[in-house]
Formats: sequence, C-alpha cells, structure tokens
Amino acid sequence: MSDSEFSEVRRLDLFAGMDDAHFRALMRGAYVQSFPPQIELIAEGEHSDFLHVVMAGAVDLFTSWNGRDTSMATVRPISTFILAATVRDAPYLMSARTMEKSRIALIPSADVRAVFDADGNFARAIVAELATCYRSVVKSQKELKLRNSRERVANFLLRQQRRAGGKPVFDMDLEKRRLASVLGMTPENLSRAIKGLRGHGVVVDGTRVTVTDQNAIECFAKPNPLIDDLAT
Amino acid sequence: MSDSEFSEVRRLDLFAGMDDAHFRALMRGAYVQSFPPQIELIAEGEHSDFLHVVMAGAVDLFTSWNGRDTSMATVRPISTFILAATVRDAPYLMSARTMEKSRIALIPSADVRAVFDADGNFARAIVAELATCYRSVVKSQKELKLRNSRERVANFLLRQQRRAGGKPVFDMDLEKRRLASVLGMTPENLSRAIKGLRGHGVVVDGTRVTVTDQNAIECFAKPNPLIDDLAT
DNA sequence: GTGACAAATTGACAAAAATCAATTCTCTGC
DNA sequence: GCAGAGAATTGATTTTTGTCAATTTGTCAC
Repeated sequence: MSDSEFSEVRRLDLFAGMDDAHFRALMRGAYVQSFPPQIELIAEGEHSDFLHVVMAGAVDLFTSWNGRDTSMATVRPISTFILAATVRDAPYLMSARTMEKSRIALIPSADVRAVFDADGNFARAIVAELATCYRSVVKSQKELKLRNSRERVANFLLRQQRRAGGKPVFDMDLEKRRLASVLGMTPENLSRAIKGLRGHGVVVDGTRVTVTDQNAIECFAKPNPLIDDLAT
Repeated sequence: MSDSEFSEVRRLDLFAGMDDAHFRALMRGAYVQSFPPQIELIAEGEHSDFLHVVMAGAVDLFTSWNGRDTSMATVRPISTFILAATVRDAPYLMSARTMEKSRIALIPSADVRAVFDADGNFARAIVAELATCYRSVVKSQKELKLRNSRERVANFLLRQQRRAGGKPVFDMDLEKRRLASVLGMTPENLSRAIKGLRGHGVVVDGTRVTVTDQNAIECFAKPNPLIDDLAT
C-alpha cells in the first residue's frame, strides 16, 4: 500500500478517530490490489474474510435469486462495503463486482473485530457507519415501495443534480442499464420513463441531463429529505 | 417499571452483557407506559428522543409519502426499535403505531449514547443489533426486487410456518391488509395470490394456513437462506 | 474512418398489479 | 342474537410494468 493510499484510508470516517497503533495493526494484515473491470470480488453466501475498501474505481453490489438479478448499490471511492457481514462474522448477502478498473484494500475481518474490541473510537465509528448504512437501505426501500417507476427516475435525477452541484445541466455517472436495475425496473421502462419526464421539465440526452424547468420537475418528483437526503 | 419487566429488559441481547451499574443508570431515566391500540407513538421526521422497547403488544413501523403509505415492519416483544436514529441522533425515518394494546419502555436517547461511550459490552451489543437490522432490511429489499407478489406470499407463508414450529397447520399472526402492505401489494392482490397458491400446496382459510403439499410449495417458493433466514 | 459489439431506444404485445365497485364475511358492542 | 363497521373477497377494468423483436446509436479497437 502506498503512503498516499495509507493516509487516504486513514482519513475515512471509519478510521479517522482511532488510535494510531490500532490503525497500524489493522493495516499490517491488509493489502491493496488492482482489479480489471467486471471481476467478481465476492459472491453472496460466501463467508466474510475481509472488509473491503474501494480506493479507486467503482464496485457494484448485486444479488440474484432464481435466475434473476438486481443491483442494490454502487460503491465509489473512498468507502467500505460489507461492514455488516464483517462485524457479524456472517455470510455476505450480496455479491460485488468491479464496474471499472478498481483498486481495493482488503482488511482481514478478524482484525477488524479484534481492534473493534480494543478501540472505543473505532467502535463508535463502526456504529455510526452501520447506522448510516441501515438508514440508507431504509430510505431506498421506502422509495421502492412508495413511488412508481417514473417518480423514482425523477427523484434519482434530482439527487444526482444535487450531488453534481445543483446546476441545471449535469451528467448521470451511471450506465443506464445499471441505473434501471438499481431503481428496480427494466432498461426499456427506464427509457420510457425518461421520455415521459420531458413533459415535466427534464431532458436526457445520452448521459447528459438538462433540467429545463426546475420547478416543474420538483413539483412532479416531490423529493423528501426522509427518502432523498443522503446524509441524515 | 415492575421487577419482572426490569429483568425482561435486562435479558435482551442488547442489554444482557452490559455492566450492572450502567444498566441501572440507563433504567433510571426510563419509564414504561401502556398504550391503547392505534396510537401513533412516533412520527417520521421527528427527532429521536427515546429508544423504544416493546414489552408487550405489537408495533407497526410504517412510512408515507405523497398520500400513500406502507408498512415496513412489525415489532413484537421483546425488542427495540429505532436504534439507528437514536445512535445517530437523527430524525426518525419511519412512524410507529401500536397495533394492539401495548406496553412500551422508553429510554432517553441521550442516556443510550452516554452509556454506549462508557460500556464496551453495550457498544458491541449495539453494533451486533445494528448489523442485524441492516441485514434484515437488505433481505427484505432483495425479496421486493427479486420476487413477484405471489412468490413473496409463498415465501412469507413458509417463513411463518417455520416460526410456528414447522407443522403443516399454523396461524398467520397478522391482519391481511397489513401483510399486503408489508409485502408491497394491495389487499385485493394478496387475496388473489393466496388463491393462486392453492395449486401449489397451500390453503388459507381466514387466518389459518394449511400446507397440503410441503414439497410443492417449497418447489414453487424456492426459499433462500440469504433472503428468508431471520437469524444470519 | 471502419467494422464489430454492446447499449439504448422504439413499437407491439403480454403479464402483473392496481383500481373501482359490489358483495360477503367476521368481528365487536350492545 | 343482532346491527353495524371494518375487513376480506370477487369480478371487471385500467394502468403499470415487463417481454420480445427490431432498429438505431454509441463506443472502441484496429
């Protein structure tokens, strides 16, 4: 692991507050590896031997059942995934694959659990992280159950706009077929939903989104902080 | 709080391992209250002042948006809810109401956070509980995205059967309109789905479920531990 | 640039699910 | 036991979503 990577990991909320000796103990067993695109990093059902940290690139968390599959989330730098499986010492509920060339740090789960017992700050950070993850799945579940597909698309675009700085023109940083899967619909339906939003002040051309009438789209989407705010 | 209630709370996974002095400190500020059915205990968006523990009865966690609403989960004794909001000191994402006459213990959130800092065992228990909650929402989200309504009903019945001891005849302990909402469908559709399962070895009469062909229903439902196991 | 391949779009259609209206059933309180 | 209210069911219909097939668009290696 390079020095700059080392300190990048160190700065993560999860590790920032912990004792330096403990952090170094964690990193001793860790290693960083580069993966090409479309590599399956973990498969659901496997036992969780490592906590993963995405240093660069992007990772898709997905799951399948009975021949169908669906994207649950995208993990972008710098953040961790499968923390819950690690602390519970339980099998992964989701599979993970690189979406692009990615650099991943792997920290042995056993070390995470050991240091957790020794370092109160780390324990607190884990609690905060888990609670945040939990709340984020709850929000996404609320969206799935309360909104139809067009509403989900509209609100996704508004969230994306905010992430991109709030300007009326911005980029979807996501392949459409994956977005469709994340939003729980087919790519065909996503196409139609996007077309349907033209009447509500949004035009999408390829990956470029233009909000022609901010008021109209917000009026249609009715974004709600208890669903759409990423932070709280 | 009565002595028996006190020790019931004490025995919860969340509190079982913690120091006795800390537990008593937590309980000092806590109080227990009885509520009639259909009382709204908390409303989404409110700030989380108390960790709630259901001692008796049942509580429905639900959420609404734009005039629609949906049940997210049912909390039965003895367990806590809204732990994530408490530890994050953040607003509730869901509302809660009693489904029947219920007895609820209320523990000030500030006390929970304070004792968390002082008691390593309690911190560990909170992490375990949060990770479990997180994984349970992930499972439920997987079910929503990967299964159609009839499959969701079939798997729900199998889960319920297991909870009830695995015998071929058992009770759904849930009102059908609420079950429909939990499973993300309308009551009308639930009715039809149940009728459709008659061809797959299950008959439902009122609240009584009879599995006439265990093999057939399992073959149709294809239950999966990574979705349907409550524990892992 | 060109060809090859994957992604995105479009239209026609099918399936799933929601809605609406009308009963029927099941409690509960009297 | 009976009335009334809410829950559950049923049928008819509409809306939403998914599926399939064909076409267009975009991207990347060469």
